[in-house]
Amino acid sequence: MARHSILDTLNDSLRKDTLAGISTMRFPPGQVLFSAGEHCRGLPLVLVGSIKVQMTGLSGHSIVLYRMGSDDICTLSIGCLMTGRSYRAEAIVEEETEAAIIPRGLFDRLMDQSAEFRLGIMESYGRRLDDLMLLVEEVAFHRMDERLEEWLQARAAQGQRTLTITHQELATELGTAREVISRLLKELERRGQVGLARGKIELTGLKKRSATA
Amino acid sequence: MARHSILDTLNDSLRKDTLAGISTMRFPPGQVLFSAGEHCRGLPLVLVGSIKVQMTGLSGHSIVLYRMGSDDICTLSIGCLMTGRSYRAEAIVEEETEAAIIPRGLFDRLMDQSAEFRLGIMESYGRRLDDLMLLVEEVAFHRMDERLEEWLQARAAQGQRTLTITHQELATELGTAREVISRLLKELERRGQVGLARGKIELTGLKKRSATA
DNA sequence: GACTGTTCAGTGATAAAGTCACACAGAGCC
DNA sequence: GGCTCTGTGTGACTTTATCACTGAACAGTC
Repeated sequence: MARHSILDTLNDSLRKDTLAGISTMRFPPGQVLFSAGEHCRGLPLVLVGSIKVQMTGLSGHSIVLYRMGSDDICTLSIGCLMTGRSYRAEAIVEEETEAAIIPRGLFDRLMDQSAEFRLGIMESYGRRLDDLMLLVEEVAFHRMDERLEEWLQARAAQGQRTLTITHQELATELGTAREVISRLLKELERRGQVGLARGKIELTGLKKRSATA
Repeated sequence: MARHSILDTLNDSLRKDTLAGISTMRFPPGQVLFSAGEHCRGLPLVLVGSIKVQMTGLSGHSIVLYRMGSDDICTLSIGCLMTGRSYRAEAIVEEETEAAIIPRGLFDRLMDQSAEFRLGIMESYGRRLDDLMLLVEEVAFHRMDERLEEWLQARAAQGQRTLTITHQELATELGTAREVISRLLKELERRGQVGLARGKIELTGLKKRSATA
């Protein structure tokens, strides 16, 4: 059954109706939840899993905008749902994901009848806006080597020792070209901070970035 | 009296209460509406005018994220209002602006009682999210010379012949360094597309960017 | 096993953009 | 005039992006 914190805020009657009105679905890694140009069929709630949202520009390059994780709400869908415009980005499942879709009518009813639901939606929207603002700043002003190391460190902090990712995918994460990632990784390897193999990066000794070297 | 399209969607009773609950204010160019770290006191509705929203990163650099114009809603404030977090960006009045602030309690009541108000809020939020996504793509992948020319062309399209702006301000618009703007402008001047003077840029013959030169 | 096609990674050459340092010009004020 | 501030121009250098290409690793087929 659907477990999502925003559903816990509903009163018994609304929750009952909501649980009856949604169906949970499972998506395997690699599955495309929606892609650019498609129209929105409802508001997805991520129950468990991980989904990356990325867009491809006119230039043909892609960049990952943000991720949705367990207990998240796909805020991007709200705008599409309300205005009827199509998605501008695409969502790709990374880890096996379980999600529920709240159809338009039910969404309207929940927004109408539950102040707590509205609060949850607004909070989640505020977070996303913040994420994007930080991303803009990061892309515009931060050096690539720092961003790469931070990204790798974030994975290391999650306890991951070996990443299964290609240089191209990593370039899309950070919004740059594959060659740039290849060169920077090579440099990290020379310093003994990572180990490289085809499609794999082993996190050995990432340092807290001393004053450049 | 406050004129804003989202107020037109309200029924007579709600509109009456709303107009009684808000006060319109005037802000001169240069005035800071809010800055990073401040807390939100209510939802601003822009009646007429123009306000730029920009943020300053850790690096000390600033970039303009988007603008609010006549009949706009400050979506950024909603997130701050609902979560109680402080602003991460700052808003600076560009053209003389008239705005009304909807206080928290009234905002909650409008969200509760008017489906049309909710729709207006959600639409405006969706637009902002789209704006930011496009900005990320632009900053990450577009060439600076193209972005500068597009920016100037947009002003020219509005009928402006002479811009009063410094290179530093223009750099903040596009999220780059002043020197880069200075050099690109100099190049445009050499090609006869703009005229330069201290604090001024005259738009003479901007072209639709032929295949580079 | 060898042969073939595909994906991934490495790298040199070059162009664009960002950084640092500093000279100088214009505007306002005394 | 001289002094100060702010804005602009530019050289030198680093970092990043782009282009072009090589070769390694892997999967499938015979």
